[in-house]
Amino acid sequence: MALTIYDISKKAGVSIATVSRVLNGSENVRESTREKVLSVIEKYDYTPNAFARGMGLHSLRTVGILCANSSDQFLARAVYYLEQELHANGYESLLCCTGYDLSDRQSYIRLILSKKVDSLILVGSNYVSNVEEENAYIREAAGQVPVMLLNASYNCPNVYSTLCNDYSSMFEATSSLIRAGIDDVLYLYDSNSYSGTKKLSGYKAAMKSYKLADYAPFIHYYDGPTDQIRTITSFIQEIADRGTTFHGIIASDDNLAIGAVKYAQNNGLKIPEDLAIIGYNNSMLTTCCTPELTSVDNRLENQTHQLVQTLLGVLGGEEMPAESVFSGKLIKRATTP
Amino acid sequence: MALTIYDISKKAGVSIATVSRVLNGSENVRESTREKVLSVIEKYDYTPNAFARGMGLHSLRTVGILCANSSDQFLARAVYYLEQELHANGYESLLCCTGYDLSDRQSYIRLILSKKVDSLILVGSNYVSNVEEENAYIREAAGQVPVMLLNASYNCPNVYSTLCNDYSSMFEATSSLIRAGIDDVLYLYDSNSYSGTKKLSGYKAAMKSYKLADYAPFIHYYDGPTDQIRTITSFIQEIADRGTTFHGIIASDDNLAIGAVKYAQNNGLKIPEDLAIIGYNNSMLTTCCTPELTSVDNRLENQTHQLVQTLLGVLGGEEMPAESVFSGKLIKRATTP
DNA sequence: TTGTACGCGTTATCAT
DNA sequence: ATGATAACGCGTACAA
Repeated sequence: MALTIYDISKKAGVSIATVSRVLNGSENVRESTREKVLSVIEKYDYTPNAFARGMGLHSLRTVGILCANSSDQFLARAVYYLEQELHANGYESLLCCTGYDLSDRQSYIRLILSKKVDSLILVGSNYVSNVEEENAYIREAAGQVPVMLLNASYNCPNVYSTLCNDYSSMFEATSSLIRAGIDDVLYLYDSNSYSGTKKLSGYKAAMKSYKLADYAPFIHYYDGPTDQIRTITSFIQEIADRGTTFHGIIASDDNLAIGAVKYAQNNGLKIPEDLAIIGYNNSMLTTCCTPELTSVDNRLENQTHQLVQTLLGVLGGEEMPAESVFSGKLIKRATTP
Repeated sequence: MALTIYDISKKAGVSIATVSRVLNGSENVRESTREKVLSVIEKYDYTPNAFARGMGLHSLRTVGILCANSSDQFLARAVYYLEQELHANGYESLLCCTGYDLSDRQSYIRLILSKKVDSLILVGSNYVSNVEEENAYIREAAGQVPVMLLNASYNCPNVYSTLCNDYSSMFEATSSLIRAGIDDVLYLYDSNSYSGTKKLSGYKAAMKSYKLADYAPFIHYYDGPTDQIRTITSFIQEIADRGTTFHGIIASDDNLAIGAVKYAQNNGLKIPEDLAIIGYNNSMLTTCCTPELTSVDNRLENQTHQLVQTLLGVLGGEEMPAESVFSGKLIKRATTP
């Protein structure tokens, strides 16, 4: 059986209160007794029982990180950065891969809240829906602990949003193609999430601002598996086969853009002369294909850092901004002129 | 303040013991009282306090998943599968990205053990070293909870290994190239971990078995960042520039193999005619490059499933196999003849 | 089948 | 500065 605070107090010849003070770095301990207690702790390699401690402090310094699928490139990176930031600040991470189903998510959250996490971090804009009722679970969770949103925004007490300005980024990306003389730009997307909607609006706005209001036939929603490039490629092939002509493709995601690169190669199209392509997320995939993919960097590392700082502030009782917005940046590589 | 078991017991007109029995599914409760208690629990949406429960049960049904970097393709997938399996069996996952430094790992493990996880899962063969003293921390951890190794093997009480037969896989991969008439096969690797060593042995054995004992100049260790394809490409370029000729490349990792594809393209080499390439892990990257990469599938999903089954058995007090070995499989794509 | 009483290992609030 | 002692909320012998 592991030692308790009582054992230590006896061996050190003090009361458990004193041991507890030493443990928690209280000022009110004479230096000599502190040293004595510490030496005993050291000697017996004593560690306080986490559960008992949790009972006292109402916290185990743990936060729940929720994401749909942690093997997705973007989400995986986000989870990694978050875990690092949290650990550096003394918090551990309970990882939950909730998938996309609403009821699964709800039960997951209920479970995780019952484990007394100090906060919930929802990674990915798919956690906030356009349908307001579907966001009820966020409000509910926010009633118990601060809820942090990464890459999404939701206005509600005790929820804090950190995101990239996807609207502007897409506006800029689209405009850059149009300015280069490409006005038949296909828009490919695979999510109607918060940020998915923003991106699409950015594309539309850019088209409109260049008097290309007839963009409807260019917009295509892909709802297949995003990690199967081949399926994506045939999806694009079908669009072309149905008669749509295009000399540019903007994708809401690097995976989709890789599919576009493959499509061009299959059809003997030169990149970027015959077909220019822009992806999103600036993931590692951008440098795996040939030619390398131009993509929007959404400052993930900055976002995760900011999110954790905000969280620490909130947990510390400070007043923190409900929304932190970063600007994306177009990283030019070889798939654009 | 949240309700306690006392509140529920009062409202239901029973003792806390009965509530506890209902909560934990004891048989010894009259059906009518069970229903009464359940209805009260339902009505007030009562959830037992996790900390108090942990104290009683000495467990919060949580396991620690350790990996060097959860944004790595391979590790990310492993973590994802593990989390899913564990959750399906009522366990939550504490994620720890420990990096590669030994002392960091040790302190991480100490911390996580103090949080009373039920088990530790070490993901990736880099957790077991060739230097025996460096594995002391595993033995130590195994003294407290069962330690599960994914993709590595270590013989020690209370540690259970699940892995792929990397030796055979590499032997087979190398042999397939030699049989295709390519006997100058470069071997690229980036890790001296347990499985890294096995892979290299497999390559050497295959070369030897075909009387190609002079393989030393073909073996190259890359110690740069594995997620920067360009650095990998120049690494290979240097090898070629220094005068080594080769018509095949086998890499211990898909990332390295992608670098090889890029190298071929930079030098106008035809794949697979001028240069055949085989990667390892059968990750998503294999279908992102052109031509698509031949790679070894190490049955990750089978491994993670088996690992969790073993863990459940161990926690249930059953006798379980200390080592479970799967066979890898060469997935032929377009970078090999 | 049900209830009582105690133990679990802390933190926190009082005194001293 | 230090020590008793009361929570904290649950599980579980043991008793009834």
